[in-house]
Amino acid sequence: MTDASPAIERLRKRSEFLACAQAPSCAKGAVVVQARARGDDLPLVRVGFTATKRIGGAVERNRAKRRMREAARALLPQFASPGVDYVIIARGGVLTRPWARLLDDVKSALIRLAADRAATHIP
RNA sequence: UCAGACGGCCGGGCGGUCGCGGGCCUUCGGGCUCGAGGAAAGUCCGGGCUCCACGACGACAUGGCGGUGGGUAACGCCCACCGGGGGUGACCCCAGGGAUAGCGCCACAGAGAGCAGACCGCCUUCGCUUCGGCGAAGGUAAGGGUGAAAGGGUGCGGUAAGAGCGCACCGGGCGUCUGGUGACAGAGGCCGCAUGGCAAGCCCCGCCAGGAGCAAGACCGAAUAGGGAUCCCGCGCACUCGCGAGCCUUUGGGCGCAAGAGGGCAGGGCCGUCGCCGGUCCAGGGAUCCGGGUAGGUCGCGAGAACCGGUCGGCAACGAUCGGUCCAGAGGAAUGACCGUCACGCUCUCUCUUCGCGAGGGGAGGGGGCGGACAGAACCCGGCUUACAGGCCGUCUGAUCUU
Repeated sequence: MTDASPAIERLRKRSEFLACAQAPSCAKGAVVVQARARGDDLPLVRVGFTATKRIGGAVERNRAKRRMREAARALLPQFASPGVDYVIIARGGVLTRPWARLLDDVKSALIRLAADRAATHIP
């Protein structure tokens, strides 16, 4: 979007996903978002997606990940914090939720997580 | 035209706008190119490949398979044929080896269920009789009844009544001949026929299987901790313990190098800005190299039992041969969304036309709305099984109509 927006990479390793599983999370609508401050100095934003077998077969899971990827592509440059790893997890309604509502879910979860992180840092 | 049998195929097309994964190029802006299925699925069989084990052999156990002949790398798959069963038919179905190697089982009913058996009956003789029959002895297995199954079936003869008791046909058993590679089939002969079913209960026979799996396996290999080798620096003092090469000896014992342990002093490192001083750590410190190996990375990883077309052989499965094509490969895992249009299905509505007295039905055209399944490669092939909106093609069968 702008020059200031951080570079975005994908999470690929199981260990990185497990590390994020311990981090603070926020459930909104059809998704759960986990955010973990890596603690290094890189301004990088990384993101991973999880759709378990509860969502459905391979076709449904791929579709769920596609929708979440597209949402991340649209929202992360604006709402993600540098130096943080995100994992977005699909919940039940992710396939049927209207696109605008799904965007809303992810956006409000990102904002909420950033606010919480700022609150714990200040004191 | 209707009903049905079998086989094969498609799984929306085109254009545009945003996107996704691999490869190549790049002036780092981007560009070019390729990118899921018939089942990619279930992971049920068979292989390739890899490692482990191993005498390359045999036996046993366990598991699987089971008509015959072919096909194949192989199969539990496929093709053709045989036998049995079903259907008017096209066709469909069958774990379809062995029951005189042995063991076991055959419930209920029934008189009797594996060895034969006599309930109701039938017949003869004798006795009794109220002349309806009853009882006893014997002969029968035709009829009734039970059952999934009653130890050949039907008919004629025969008989007191019956019975393969006799005969004919059918069925069965045992040789013979003929046809076939074979499973089997056919012909004719002999035997009156004596001894059923379940092997999907155990079992016997024949055949096939060493085990694990791409998280196989091969290579590279950080940080940290730890192992080994070499070199350099340091390894000082006294005490105590300790061990005992050795020495002394009056044989009781005594002295005790070096290695080791303990704390102390000295020493060194670090911290408090240097020193003094204090704290803390160390008995070693440093350098180089080697090996194992974790995270991670690379390979394995796609030109093959490949696909398309032709010719030849074969009833076929399939094989041989010629020509052409290159066709996903990554990991937390890529193909989608939207718009337009065309084709398709359902539905609503309008117009025209046709059949009908009518309700309504058929056909053509215009407009609107809705819909498009099952499902996503994860080392790769050959099968099987299961799921699937809608649609297409071919061959054949049985009805019916027309000529």
